[in-house]
Amino acid sequence: MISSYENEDKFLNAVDCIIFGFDGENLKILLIKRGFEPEKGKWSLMGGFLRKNEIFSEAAARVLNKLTGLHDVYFEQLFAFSKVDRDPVERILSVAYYTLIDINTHNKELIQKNSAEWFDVCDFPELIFDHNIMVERAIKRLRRKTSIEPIGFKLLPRKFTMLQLQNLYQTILNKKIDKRNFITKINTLNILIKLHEKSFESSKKGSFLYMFDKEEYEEKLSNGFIFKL
Amino acid sequence: MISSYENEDKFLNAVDCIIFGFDGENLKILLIKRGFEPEKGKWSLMGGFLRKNEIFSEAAARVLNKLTGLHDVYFEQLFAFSKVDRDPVERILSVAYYTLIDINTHNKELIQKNSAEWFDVCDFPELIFDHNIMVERAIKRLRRKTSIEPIGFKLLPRKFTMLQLQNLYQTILNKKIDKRNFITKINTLNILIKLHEKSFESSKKGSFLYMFDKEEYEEKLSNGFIFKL
DNA sequence: TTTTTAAATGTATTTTTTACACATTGAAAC
DNA sequence: GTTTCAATGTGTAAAAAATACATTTAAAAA
Repeated sequence: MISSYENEDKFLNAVDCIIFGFDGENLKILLIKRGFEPEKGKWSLMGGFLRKNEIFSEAAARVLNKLTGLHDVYFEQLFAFSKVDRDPVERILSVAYYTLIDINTHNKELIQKNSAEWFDVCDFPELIFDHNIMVERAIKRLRRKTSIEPIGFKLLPRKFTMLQLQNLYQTILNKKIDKRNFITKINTLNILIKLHEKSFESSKKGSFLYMFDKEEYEEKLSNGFIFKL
Repeated sequence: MISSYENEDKFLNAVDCIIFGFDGENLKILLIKRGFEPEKGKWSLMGGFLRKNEIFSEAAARVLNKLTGLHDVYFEQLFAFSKVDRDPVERILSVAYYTLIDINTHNKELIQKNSAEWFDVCDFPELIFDHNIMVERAIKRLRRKTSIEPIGFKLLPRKFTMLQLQNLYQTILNKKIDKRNFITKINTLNILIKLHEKSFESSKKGSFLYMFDKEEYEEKLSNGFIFKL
């Protein structure tokens, strides 16, 4: 079959990943030191070209896996960036994805091999191209999204304390939250399982561990439940 | 300068537009009957290929202008669609945009020339490719967006009645709203100008006309105001 | 002048959000 | 073994927001 589109322009297409992590205190992003031209040696997001038989989300997953070794990670399409001269060498259209990972589970050797490092979202270096804009946009989106969907848990270990959860929300939403009100609110949602286990990492007394109850959440969802934090 | 990217695949890139309008009763989308292969004669979204020196939003604006004659219309990027076989002829990556227009202001001749028609979002024909998915996604996004940003006004004439505004929100959010509560809520936001003019289109008594106070809204915004409806 | 039709208006109740402080636990220091 | 310390865990009252609900008003038509 002969294409009816043969006179149209074709473009390079790429994906870039904003990889979020949480160290218990601050929200972090994973950046790489570029090992190739252009802009070799500068900091950038992890990215890669779209391949012939791949959709954008697959490319993003591949790129993320290459850097962290992780599979089945939460990610969401952020925006398609298309400024004509965003890459100085040649025009590249880039679809940005942001992903949330448990900062403790990634493959540290791979990260080193890719000369990647975690940076605080409040204090990270100048990035190449339009990557700073991508990060800003991702932070805004994450902020909105975490308050209407329980995706924050993706940034925590499977078992976490209330304080960790509260710190996470405080960090992402960038505001102080009262401890008692936070716990009350979370408990009315009824989407956590309180374990009979304690974490003694931060106190002698120990604090109870919780898990996100995914099944219960999905059950509620299908009954019209609306997550709101 | 020699490109460092010469071994990478290149792709056709397009934009597709979900064009929303409001006829006072129902939310509408503008669809075209395709005049060319593939899928000639079937209904589809208005779209077009991305050109060499154009960014996606410019392509979307161009495409929209071609169909409606309108300039400076509100639109927002929705999602980049990339399924490998979404177009049966050749692979095309498509960035969908949704746009909000005042249904009364577009150029009706152009629309006819493009064999386009308005359809109710609750009852429109099967579309080509993945366009149905695009429309669904656009409706969801519009629903969320209208409740956190005052973009609904883009669908109304410059001067409108409270009832029109209420109908609009009822339609988009797909729920009944109590008239008194709605008015109270809107008035506490303080972003409307009540005119000394009445519309007599729907009653003998006439109902006051209002305008969206864009400057006031932006002033409020910069002071931390959060629109919420 | 009476009728008709849609517009305009306020209050009480419930729900949600916010503000706020002290007793408990268990290890470590004395 | 008594005291000290640092973090956990817990409840209530006030304020704000959301909801439910019915009558009067204006103007044209009969």
